[in-house]
Parts: sequence; C-alpha cells; structure tokens
Amino acid sequence: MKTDARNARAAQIEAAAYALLADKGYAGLSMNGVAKAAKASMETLYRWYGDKTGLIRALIAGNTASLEDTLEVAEDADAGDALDQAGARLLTMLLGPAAVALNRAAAADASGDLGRLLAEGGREVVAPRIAALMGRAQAQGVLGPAPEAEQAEAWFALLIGDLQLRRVTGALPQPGAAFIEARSTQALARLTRLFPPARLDSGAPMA
Amino acid sequence: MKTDARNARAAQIEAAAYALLADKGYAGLSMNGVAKAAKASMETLYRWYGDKTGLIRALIAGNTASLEDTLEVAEDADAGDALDQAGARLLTMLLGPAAVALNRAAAADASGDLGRLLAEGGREVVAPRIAALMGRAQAQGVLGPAPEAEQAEAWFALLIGDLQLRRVTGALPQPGAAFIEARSTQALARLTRLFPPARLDSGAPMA
DNA sequence: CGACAACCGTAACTGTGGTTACGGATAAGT
DNA sequence: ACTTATCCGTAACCACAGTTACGGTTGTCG
Repeated sequence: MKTDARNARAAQIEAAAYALLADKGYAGLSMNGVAKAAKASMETLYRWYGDKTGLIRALIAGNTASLEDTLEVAEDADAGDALDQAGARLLTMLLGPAAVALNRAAAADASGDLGRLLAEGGREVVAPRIAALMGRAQAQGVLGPAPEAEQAEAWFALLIGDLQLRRVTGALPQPGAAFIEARSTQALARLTRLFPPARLDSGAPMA
Repeated sequence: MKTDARNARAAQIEAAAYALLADKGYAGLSMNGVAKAAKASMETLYRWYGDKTGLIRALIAGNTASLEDTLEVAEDADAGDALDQAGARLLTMLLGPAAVALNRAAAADASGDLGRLLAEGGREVVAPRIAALMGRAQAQGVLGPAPEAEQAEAWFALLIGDLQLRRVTGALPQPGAAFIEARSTQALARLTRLFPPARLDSGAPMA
C-alpha cells in the first residue's frame, strides 16, 4: 500500500476510533467496534498499532498536531487580540469532543501513561507558546512586567478553570461559541487587572 | 441487623470500594473485588446497592457529606484567613485520592449520570458557601464590592485551575501540603488584586 | 503473467466482570 | 426454642472485549 494511501486509511481508522470514543466512552471503545466502523480488519489494527493503548497513543499524537495548528497565531497582531483569539481557539479545542474523549481515555487508564502522554502533547506544548505571547504582551505594554510563566499560568487558570474537568465527567455540555468568546475575553480582562501595565494609555478606555 | 451495625458494615464496604477504586481505577473496580476485600457477599452488595453504579452513587453521597464538613469554617474568623484555610482544605480534598477516584469513575460513565451527580454533590454545594465567604470578605473590607458569585468563580478558577483534571488523568502526582498552602495563598492574593478593596489599610503591606 | 505481501472478514480462544443462584451459618424477634 | 430474615462464601451463567489465527481477495512489483 502506498504511503499516502496508508496515511489516508490510518486517518479513517483513527476518525472512526474518535467517533466511538466520543459517544461510547473509553470503555465502549472496542477494537472490534473500530474494525467494523472503519471497515478494517483486526489484523491491520494490531499490525499498525500493536494494541489498544497504541491506538489511543496514535490519537493523542494526532491531537497534539492539531493543537499546534490551533496555536498558530499571526505574529504581528496586537498581543491583546492575539491572546483573546488564542484563548477562544484553545477553549474550543479543549472543550471539544476530541480532547474530552482523550482525557476520558487517560482517566480510565490506571497506569497513568496515557495521562502523562496527553500532558506532554498538550499542556507542555501550549505553555511555552503562551509564555511567548505574554512576553509580546509585556513588550507592547498590554501587561505589566512579571515572569512570563507566572502570567501564562494565571491566564490559563482563569481561562479554563474547571470547565474541562466538568466536560470530561459529563457534568457540562459542550458550550457554544458565544460563551467561549466571552470567557476568553473575561480571562484576558482579569489577567490585565492582575498584571496592569505601568502606563495605562494602551489599556482599555473608560466607558 | 441493627441500624448502626449495618451502617458500620456499609462504611466498611464503601471504604473497601474506595481503596480499590483509588489504586486500580474504575475499570479495576469489580464487584467481586469489593466483596472479597470487604468480606461481604455478592448478595449483600446487590441487595444494598442494586448494581455497580449504585455503589458508586453511595460513594458520591459519602463524599458530599465529608465535603460539607471540610467547608465548616469558624464563623467569626477573619474573612481572609477563612478563605485561605478553606482554599487549602478544599484543594486537599479535591486533589486527594477519594475525589480523584470518583471523578475517574464519572469520566468512565458514558451516560454522564455520575458526572452530574458528582457536580450536584460537589460544585453546587461548594459554590454558595464560597459566595457567602465572599460576602463576609466584602463586609470586612478584604475584597472590593462585586457580585459574590463572580468573585467565587474567579477564586475557584485561580485556586484549582487544571490541577484536578491533571490529577484525574494521572499526569500529576498528589501534591504535598506545602504546595497546597502556597497555592491557596496565591489564589487569595490574586483575588484581592482582582477585586481590591476601596481602602487599602487592611490590605497587604508593601514589602 | 506469476509471486508475494498486505488487507479484509470472520471466527475462535481466553480471561474477566456484572449478575444471579444456592446451601450453610448467624442473629433477631416471638 | 423455633421461625424467619439476613448474611457469608462460592460458584455458575452470560456477555463481551482483547488478542490471535486463517482462508480468501486485492494490489504491487519483477
């Protein structure tokens, strides 16, 4: 099988796995189910992925890739706008069905391997990008001076809070775009109140 | 069986279930395992709890009760101290093995019932208590005026961030007391910067 | 065209877990 | 003391999922 054909086939298989994972949970994701849904054979699944956790690992890797795309923000944009937009996109992704399904899978894995993998491909990819954004925000006078990692962590906490956990446990339905944008804007507003720039002329004007 | 004897027996059974849930995950929690660990019979388990999710439901109920105990703070204490202490206790509980195990169980339940139950017995119990604390903090000049629910939500987000999710997915080991106290103190400090009191004489002195 | 590797479909093997069933022991109530 | 309900211990039933195996088919390459 040619390389690109195989990649396309793998994408189909992983898409089917995502779909099953999303609406049946990790326990409801069976190799048999994936094979049937993707019209693939068990032999192929095991040859390509090794075992079930290998399949999940592949899903996590794909998720990491799309996460990096999500964080591609215009380099020259205003730092405030960039943060606002990045927050909304990040939230959309983290609260979306794929990320939720993967976190459920990691929660079900008692060994913790999947969780660590997910953190490596998620949080640890995001953190430096956010810190870089904070650096730009400081340089543009949007934020006051402070360790960038500290600002990044505060922003992230304000942005996501326990939303993702509630999504993962099923206590919260997937929020709409309006909610997400409002939340991102609120997080940024709070962050600027936490780390106000020394001179306020580039801040928000008074109403 | 006398009522209190039965309660004691039920407590033993639920403790055994917790222990199994904590170190084997939800998938590793089997009714057979619970029966053996608690030296109870299957018949008793099914007579008392109906089925496996019923057992989990009982665990959640017990967790709610102990959560309410956790939030019992001295009524007359300084609001700042009270918040600091409540934050540390809350974090200790939310990141502890019991809460983590229950959240994992909820994540594994595709129906979402357990998740909603857990939220009802957790978040929705905590929120009004915290809001009341915020009201006291405003009255004592520790915090500036603002809707209490808004302050409560911001504080909670700053306090917990994604710590609990990372615990649930296994990406984060259980933190020590020092970390938790520092985190609670930091959350409170940030909250007071977000909602500064009008007069600063009760605020933190400058270094 | 022929050989070969990869893939599909299906089924079998194996272990496990939720649930039910049953005989023997124990405590409660009359 | 007798009856009855409850509980323990164990095992059996059933379904399902992870994994392996195998014959038939398709696409690739010499």
